[in-house]
Amino acid sequence: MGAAPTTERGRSTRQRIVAAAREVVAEKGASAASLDDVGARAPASRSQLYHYFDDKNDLLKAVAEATNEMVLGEQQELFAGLGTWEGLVRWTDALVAIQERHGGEGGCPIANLLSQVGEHHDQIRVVLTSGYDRWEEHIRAGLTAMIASGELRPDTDADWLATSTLASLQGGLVLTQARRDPRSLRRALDGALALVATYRSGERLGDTDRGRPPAV
Amino acid sequence: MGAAPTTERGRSTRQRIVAAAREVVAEKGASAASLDDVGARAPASRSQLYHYFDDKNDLLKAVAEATNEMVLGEQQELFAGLGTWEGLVRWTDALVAIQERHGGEGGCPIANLLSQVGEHHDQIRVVLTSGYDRWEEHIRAGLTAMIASGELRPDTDADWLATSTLASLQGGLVLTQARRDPRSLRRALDGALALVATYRSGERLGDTDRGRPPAV
DNA sequence: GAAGTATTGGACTGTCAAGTCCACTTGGGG
DNA sequence: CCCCAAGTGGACTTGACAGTCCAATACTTC
Repeated sequence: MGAAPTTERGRSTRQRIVAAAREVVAEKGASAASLDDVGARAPASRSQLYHYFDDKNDLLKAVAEATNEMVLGEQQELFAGLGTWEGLVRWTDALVAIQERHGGEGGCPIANLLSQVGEHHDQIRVVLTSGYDRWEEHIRAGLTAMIASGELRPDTDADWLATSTLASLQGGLVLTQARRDPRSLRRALDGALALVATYRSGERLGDTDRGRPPAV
Repeated sequence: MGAAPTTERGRSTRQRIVAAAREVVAEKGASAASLDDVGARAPASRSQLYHYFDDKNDLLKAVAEATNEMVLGEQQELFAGLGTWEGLVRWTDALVAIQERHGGEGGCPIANLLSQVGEHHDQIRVVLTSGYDRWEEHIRAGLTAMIASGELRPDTDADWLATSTLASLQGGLVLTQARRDPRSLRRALDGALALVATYRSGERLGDTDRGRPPAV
């Protein structure tokens, strides 16, 4: 950890650096992102970087934290609706829509950081893991609410479904990133929805409304 | 593409280089893997590397191909059994067992390459995508066989379930890689199994044997 | 307005890795 | 035995990047 900024000005400089670093890392990958790139984009000089961060890894750790906030932040409103089936479907639609806007490029920024730096830097891995934990917890909370409201049967295992749903999402993003085709994510999330649907109260196999037919 | 080897000796040198490169890349990541590392491990000298490959990216493309073969190769026998429910369960057990052996480290080598280089090098991305396509096709073929044998209902959408299952696997690997805990993969694959199970002939919701209870 | 602290600028250095070059060896065919 | 192409060895060049250093400037506090 570099020096914590004590003034407003320092805080804003530090924040500018992290934001710039997050962008550069997202665009070029963590290894290819040079401190010169970051400094040019912030803008900030070399000594500013080393004033606020010990070294590149320290900066990447801050980037990991910022990435968590960004990814979870852009779903904040959607998370609030996860307590109903319609909200769950809306959430999946929004995730697919995001990928469609990007042409299937990019994948999940958290997963990318994990592959690029998390695997070899435990501190950063732990940060990214906490992002996944929070993500999963939002899903679990939604499912739990649906159980409480009677929308899902009482024997539903919310922990299991939450992990499984997040995994479908992440895997769908990986396939979409590889294929540049958001339909892989759509199918993956339809799978997750269909599994949750088997726990809807009053549902019977064969007449289950899975919310949508498999899109492709 | 560098020179294709014409002699037996040349072929074995080239092959040694690719194998060494695949290992080094798996251990240190694609960017951190230097040609010196690869040369030292092969062993092969600098000019041999540039004799057989145009540049580092060309070598990484060969690494991507070798990685596909390795990942799919180690599942070859298991793929053959995917035409039955028991074979499907065995396959998931084997995948979890592999992760347990590695302590949850590493994730999927194909996904790692995708994040590290595929996102910015289209040729390599296409190679990795073909790996995923083959993987998915093996699953699809197994499901199709189960439909043909009557084990799954005729209205089962094998394409959808195959994509969804591969996504659960990939996402489970991502979460396992982050958490260093193979239980995330177990849960994800149990989700995939449970979804397939809803299409087993004669099954009714509520008395469905999903093959296993959610493990954790 | 002076002293002290936080913040900033940018030149400089050492290291390391990609890619080049050329001389050398090996091995099979005439 | 000689020739020639395939294969091999490793020193060298070039460039980029992380990290250092020190002086300059902006605030803050009294």
